[in-house]
Amino acid sequence: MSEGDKNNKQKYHHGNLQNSLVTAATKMIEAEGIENLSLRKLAISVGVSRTAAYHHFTDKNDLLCAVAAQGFIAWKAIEEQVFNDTTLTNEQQYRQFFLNYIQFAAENPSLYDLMFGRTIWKEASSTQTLRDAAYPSFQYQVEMTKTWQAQGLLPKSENTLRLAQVTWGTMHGIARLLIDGIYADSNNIDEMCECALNLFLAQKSTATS
Amino acid sequence: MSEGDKNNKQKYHHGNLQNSLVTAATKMIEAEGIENLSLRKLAISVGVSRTAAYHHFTDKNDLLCAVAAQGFIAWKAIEEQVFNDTTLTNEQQYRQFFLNYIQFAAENPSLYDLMFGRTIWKEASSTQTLRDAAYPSFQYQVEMTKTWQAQGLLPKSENTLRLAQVTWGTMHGIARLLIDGIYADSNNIDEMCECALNLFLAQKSTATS
DNA sequence: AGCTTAAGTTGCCATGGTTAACATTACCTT
DNA sequence: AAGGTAATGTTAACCATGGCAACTTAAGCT
Repeated sequence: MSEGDKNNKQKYHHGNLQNSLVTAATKMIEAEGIENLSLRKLAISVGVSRTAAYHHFTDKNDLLCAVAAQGFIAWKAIEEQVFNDTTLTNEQQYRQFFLNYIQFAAENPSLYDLMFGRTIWKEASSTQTLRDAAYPSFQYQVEMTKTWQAQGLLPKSENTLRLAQVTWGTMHGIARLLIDGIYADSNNIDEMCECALNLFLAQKSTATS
Repeated sequence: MSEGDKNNKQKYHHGNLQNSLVTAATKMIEAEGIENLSLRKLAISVGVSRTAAYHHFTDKNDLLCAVAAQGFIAWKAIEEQVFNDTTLTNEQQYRQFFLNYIQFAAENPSLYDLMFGRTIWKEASSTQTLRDAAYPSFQYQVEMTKTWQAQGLLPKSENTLRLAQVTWGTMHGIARLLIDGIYADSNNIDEMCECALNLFLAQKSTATS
């Protein structure tokens, strides 16, 4: 074969299968939903045979965990961007964080579903890699809650961990209602967030006492 | 065959397959999770052949919807029990409702997952039967929110629908975190609920102005 | 009794996850 | 450069599952 063929001809070794699979899987999941992702279709879309993926992931769950881990990394970048923005007041920062969270979920529903859904978390099926990527986010949430309490945005009287669970629960709940199309739709994201923030931030006056 | 055989011998016609399937499916789902429910295993457990179910349900989704619908009926009974209990004050009633909701989810995690998860709600895959069973609950939530606002338990200033979405979102979020085992576990249900209720009900003073 | 139809049954097919055995190539050692 | 090894891909095959078709049984009405 001629040298020029190298560009057209498929190499026997893909070269970057692992990453390609994660990327392609992310797209496919966002396009067709988690439950419609099949390793076979995925393999074909990447131009590789059915079982090639098994040389990079122990099984489907492992791949899904990798996709989710990638999602957490992306989410963390957004998170940090808000907290490094010094032009915002404390309250603006909190509001922005809340809005970003819901927006992230609304814009990447299937990815969010994967990241925070039972598919990969139930029955200890989460990978170590995933946990390493995800736990810092949880941790962050608690730390920030402590800060917000100190700033008087959230009630100081509440146990920090519980408060973090509840406030995150609210974001998570709203996100899920949106994603699952239950009882809420994306037309009202802003209003819903505003309402939730009003509930939480109204504590300010009594909390700083 | 003798008359007595009727008790031992399998009848060709099951007699009450539809209900049996829903009941068995509910149990199997609670035992092994939604994703592990297979129509074949289910059929065997009921003592019927693989495809018998198709004479009662158009497909698997249809069966799942029936199970979920049953769940909504069960939940409604609990709901009404609280609201008919006249010995409770308004606030006690609200607290009880909140606690019951989380408890229902914690005690029937898989059923809750099915009822409020994307499996049956995404892509308009919900059955009419299911919608008929479920919508009243959503409706109820809105009506009760209006009442709670009128009673001064929740801020009157907020749009009722948004408030209902947010408060339900919080319950839903907490339930999901518990069920999916993310960041929260069942040891702290009471404390989490208490924290959430404190956030919501603290509005009282400003709301009644 | 006989017809119709609901309710069950077995056979069959496609999809999809996963393992096993084989093929190819990258890469390291000598 | 030659040769060996491990990594990476490939095909074949297995098994579980959802679902359709064609056939069977029996319940129920006329």
